Amino acid sequence: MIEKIYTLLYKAYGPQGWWPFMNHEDFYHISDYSIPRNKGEVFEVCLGSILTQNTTFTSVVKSLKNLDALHALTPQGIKNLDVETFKLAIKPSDYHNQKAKYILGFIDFFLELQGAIPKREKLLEVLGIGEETADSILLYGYRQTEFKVDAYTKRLLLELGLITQKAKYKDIKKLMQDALEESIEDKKELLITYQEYHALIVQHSKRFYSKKPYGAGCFLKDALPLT
DNA sequence: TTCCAGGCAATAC
DNA sequence: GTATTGCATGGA
Repeated sequence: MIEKIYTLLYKAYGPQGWWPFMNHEDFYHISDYSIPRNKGEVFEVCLGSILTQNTTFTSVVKSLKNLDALHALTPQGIKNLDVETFKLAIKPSDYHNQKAKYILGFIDFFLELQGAIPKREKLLEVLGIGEETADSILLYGYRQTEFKVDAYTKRLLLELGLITQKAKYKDIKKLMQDALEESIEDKKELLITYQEYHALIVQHSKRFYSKKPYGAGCFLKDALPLT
């Protein structure tokens, strides 16, 4: 069933090429799964993952462009900014006081890594990094096979009858990973599928699972035998 | 006007 | 462990 949903979404929307970088025209890698290409892109994924918490990505792009204009799209660049200037730059992404604190704390963690891949449990110790943000950073920033679950994922699976309202983050993540791991043996293909799957869910859900009643017009409901 | 945004942490039971 | 609330604001 999980595979079937993926096939249908991919057929409908095509490859998404996530992560969506700030400047899509220059950096958006449709069908190019070599991202991130450098430390700058890794950091941009981390930054975006925190900024997008409970916010639309278009507002995140505004914040990233503000930072870029301040030559502050790097850890040190942000640290060098006046804190109020930094808050103002990320204001379009909302919760700017909280997120400024989160990002400054994350930067210290990021610098200590010295390029190493962070452990998930260590990421979760950073203030402001919860399960979804950790998986977002690992999946898109460090190419680790960690499925990213979000509100859309739960909404969609709930509507399709594959989970109950009680399902927690780790339950949903396990459901997705178990199904995909079983059907996809190639490690790289599995990673790409995780990256594409989440992106496709977002693409689909922005249309059919943003407004109530959730799922109205969703073609997956007709294509799949409801359990 | 109301509802919602690709969550997380703190607090209260 | 689960439920609730504050964080902030623009856009549909």
